Amino acid sequence: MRLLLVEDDERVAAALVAVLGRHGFQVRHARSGHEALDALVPDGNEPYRVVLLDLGLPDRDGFEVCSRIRAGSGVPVIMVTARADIRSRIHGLNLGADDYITKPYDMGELLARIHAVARRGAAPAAVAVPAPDTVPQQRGPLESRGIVIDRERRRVSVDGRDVPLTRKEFDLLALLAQSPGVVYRREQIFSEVWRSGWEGNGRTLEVHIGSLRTKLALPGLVEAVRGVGYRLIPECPAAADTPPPARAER
Amino acid sequence: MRLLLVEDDERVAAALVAVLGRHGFQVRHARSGHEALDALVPDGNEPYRVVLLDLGLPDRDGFEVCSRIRAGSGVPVIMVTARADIRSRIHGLNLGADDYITKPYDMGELLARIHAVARRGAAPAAVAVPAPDTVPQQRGPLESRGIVIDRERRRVSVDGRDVPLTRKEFDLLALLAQSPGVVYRREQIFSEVWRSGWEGNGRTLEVHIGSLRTKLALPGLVEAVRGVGYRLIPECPAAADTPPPARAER
DNA sequence: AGCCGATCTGAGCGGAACTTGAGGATCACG
DNA sequence: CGTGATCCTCAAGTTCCGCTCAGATCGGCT
Repeated sequence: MRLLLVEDDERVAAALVAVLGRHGFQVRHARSGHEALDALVPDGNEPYRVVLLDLGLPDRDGFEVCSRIRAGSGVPVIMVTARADIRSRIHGLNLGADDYITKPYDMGELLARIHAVARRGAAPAAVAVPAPDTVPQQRGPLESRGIVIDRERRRVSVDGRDVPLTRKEFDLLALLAQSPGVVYRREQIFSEVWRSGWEGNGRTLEVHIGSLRTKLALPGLVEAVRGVGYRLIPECPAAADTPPPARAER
Repeated sequence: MRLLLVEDDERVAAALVAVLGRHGFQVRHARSGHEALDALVPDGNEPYRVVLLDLGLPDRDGFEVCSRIRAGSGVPVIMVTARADIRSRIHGLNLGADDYITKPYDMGELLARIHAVARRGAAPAAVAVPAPDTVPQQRGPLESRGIVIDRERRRVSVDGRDVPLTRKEFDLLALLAQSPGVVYRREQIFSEVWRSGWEGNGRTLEVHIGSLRTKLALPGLVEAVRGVGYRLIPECPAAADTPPPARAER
């Protein structure tokens, strides 16, 4: 059974490869998110049954790697990370990860969880992963049609014009901008932007969405999806075809 | 989405039912392992998408309940328990559980994990089949004869042409497209697309089917099965028997 | 403490989505 | 070929949901 291990720490990786190898896994070790996405491009070899993804990657955000994997493939993903906070857990799982384990973990449990997701993940390998370069954008600062979102500085600019946002407004925008076009359900938004398990009683979400729209001065950027949630309109509103997942060819 | 909650503590169960209900789940509460196994016998109703299994049951060992469930069904199981020791975790996962969460847990994380295993879960029609490796629900966009259904983006395109759908229309199409060729009974459609058991009084379903056909501009794609329900015509209209997924029983 | 911005709540409005009902078309079956 | 049941379409209601505004509450800062 082939595994893809995404981990930048050589020592940790070597230990894992050894243990997993003894348990009958054939492990490919990727040292960066870029390498991982490369490795997932179908190449005629046996596809990976599970991806072990460390969040503390050097070149790009581990969450981003996860959502990119998800954009093009149904391969099961287990996040293995030192980040134990609830926010990160929920975020990772909502991004499409199948499991989330925090370091330090028990090796036996990791093995059991790998087997658990592998059982489920007999996913047909018909879905192709887009070449990593075909989906540009979204590196350090998120950028989409003139809007630049700097997560570290928590600043947003539209066409070079700086737009001051409050905390909630920024978190909201950053969440939606993570995957433009994807519809985020209300409950999901609440669990990621607000403290988890909290359900908005009143018109809280609408108000923040409203002020976000006003400040950005881009009506139509944030679109409401009735009865479900909200989403960001991606690059071209009209010809929004053939976006992320490359058409699967047999 | 129907859940089966197996929990003997009434207070805990009541709280969970309330919260899960507010998040759009239809929860059946079983107070014992025996009751849980009874509830899982296929009865023509919509099958359970996920089972939340407490290990601290009175009548029999929770582990045994889990393996019995596994023996007869591929329904995803999440163990929710106070037993945090490694031994139990590994045992539970190896018995076929899809996830294992220890009390006290964060409600947001529980919800995220429920969604995670439900995403992965077997197609509803396949639940009655004893085979452990049931057909997994397809992950990426569903595609069938030029129709692409992107569940994440809630968008549908026909031959590249984007078709805006309302909530009910989209849910309806997504349900039928889950297993092209399989006939979905009216009651089943109602319980899946409309929350809670509610029988459509008027011509509600027909109207939505109608507008769906109109918008897709593909008459004949959605076929009415007199006295039963509706289905999607699979790839080749001729050999409409033995489609890819599991066969509907009865 | 007092100020000020950020966040939350409630009411009202408008429009989209949903439901209902009636009449016509179609199908299964005798 | 007739008949009843079922399904489809059209055109109303009716409900639901998101938007906005205004006021209340919270929380950080001086």
